[in-house]
Amino acid sequence: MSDLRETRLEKAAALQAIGQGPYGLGFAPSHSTAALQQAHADLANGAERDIPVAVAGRVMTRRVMGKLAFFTLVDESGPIQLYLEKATLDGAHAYPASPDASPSGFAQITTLVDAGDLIGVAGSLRRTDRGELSVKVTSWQMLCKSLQPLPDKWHGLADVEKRYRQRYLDLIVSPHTRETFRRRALAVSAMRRWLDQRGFLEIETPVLQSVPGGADARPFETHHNALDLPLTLRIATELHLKRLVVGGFERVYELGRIFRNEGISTRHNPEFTSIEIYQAYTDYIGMLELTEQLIAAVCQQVCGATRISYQGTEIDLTPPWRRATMHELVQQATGLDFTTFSNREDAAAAMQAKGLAVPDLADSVGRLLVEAFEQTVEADLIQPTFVLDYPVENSPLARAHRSKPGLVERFELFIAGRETANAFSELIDPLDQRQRLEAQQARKAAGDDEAQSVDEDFIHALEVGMPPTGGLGIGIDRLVMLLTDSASIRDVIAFPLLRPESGSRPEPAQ
RNA sequence: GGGUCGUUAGCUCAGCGGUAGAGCACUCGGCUUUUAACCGAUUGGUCCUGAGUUCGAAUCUCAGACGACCCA
Repeated sequence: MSDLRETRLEKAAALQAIGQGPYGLGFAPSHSTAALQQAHADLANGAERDIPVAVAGRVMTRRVMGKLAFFTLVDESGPIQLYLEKATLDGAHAYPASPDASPSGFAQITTLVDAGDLIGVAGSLRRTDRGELSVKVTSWQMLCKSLQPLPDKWHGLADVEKRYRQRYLDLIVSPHTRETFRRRALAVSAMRRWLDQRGFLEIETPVLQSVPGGADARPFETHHNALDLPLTLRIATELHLKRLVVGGFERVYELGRIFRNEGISTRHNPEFTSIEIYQAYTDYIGMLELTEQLIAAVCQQVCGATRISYQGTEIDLTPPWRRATMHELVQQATGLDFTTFSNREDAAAAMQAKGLAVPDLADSVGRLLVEAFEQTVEADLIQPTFVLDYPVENSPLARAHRSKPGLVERFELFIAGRETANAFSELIDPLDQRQRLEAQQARKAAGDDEAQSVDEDFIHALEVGMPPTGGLGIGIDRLVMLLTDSASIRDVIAFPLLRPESGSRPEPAQ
């Protein structure tokens, strides 16, 4: 409604007329609202405490009754009530004297301040008869006049689309949303602190790459004008972090944004955040122990416990976590022992006999094992479970298993039915690595557009020599979903990708 | 990619073939202990878009846009 905006613009002009503009330059609060609530918890109902306080924030609700009014002011720490008394405000000269200032200070604050405005107030403290700690205001200052209405004060912002498109409104009216992003920040900083304390260095690697690598995924394509060079956005940080290990950094990580040109769902956003961690002279079991300790420590810091509730289910992240091989889990779920299949046809027939789908792209026993796992096991791994020892076909960057032919030293961590982490003993044999990537390239040529490419410089780095190394990747968004009890990845990404609203969409390029 | 559901006032929603509705917000009046304040009055609409059926469409049909959820 533009009437409302017009009205507020008129109030902005009125503010100008009485000697202060609608946009303040700054304000020095003496306390956060939460600090006041805490420090004066002992103040009795109906009592006053004559100490000077100043607070700033957004006016969320207004209740005006004749010569007395109550506003609720909210700053980042929370709410406090403003106690606005005509007798007090009209005696206190809230504004520079103005010859034609007909409205009183009380009339000004009650007519020129709307819900949604940012104001600063000064005064003393009073707990009302009903027990609400309040700032008894003696002067006030407009800091920002809001021209838009707030969402419904009782129902809030229920339209999920609007919550994502106008996250600022969601944050203003939804304490739960604020808490989610506060916890996300806490989780990320706790994770960095944990690693930094153990001698890991965070080193940033390129987002723009000419050979995308390190994962099975389709990249976003872009172009560098000056070099006239086609580039892709990174789909993983793996290959560059390994180059750093070759260079002598024995403990490195990078926590940052990854881009994959894939569909959108409650578990996928095209840009998401991962952390990859590499440690020289250890293997995937070393990384498994690191994963348990790291995630449990982060959970403890963010949630205050390692037993948490996720979407109504209790999840216990207290180490140690269950470990099982993929073969064991598939056998438990289906009765099929994939170690007994010597060719794809036998495995496919056995799967079909159990009613499982057999996709054409799964062209080997190992790939069918992974299919069977995804179809029958994955969704039921609610408590944290390390799934160990993957087939070599699906893991071109992982080292061959030391004792199990056809497998690699790799685990994935599942929590709440979702893949949350992935780790290997890294493949450091350059000749083996070349063969594996060339096999991937062949798949790509055959039509698998998620297959990986050969990165010659990466292979060259391996020829220079990389120490035996354990590597780990954790999906930060999915971990934060768990720690904030969020059902959708969009609830933990401040500004998730959405289609532009119709009308603002550019014409498709020719 | 397939299916289901949704889109009506700034916000939250009702209306489901016969003049476009409610609560909150806004505006005006009243009110010195409220906290979803209250009482009274007023204001506010591309019923997502387009086509069709009909004497008549927010309502029925078809197509499209956007979103949510489920499945692949």
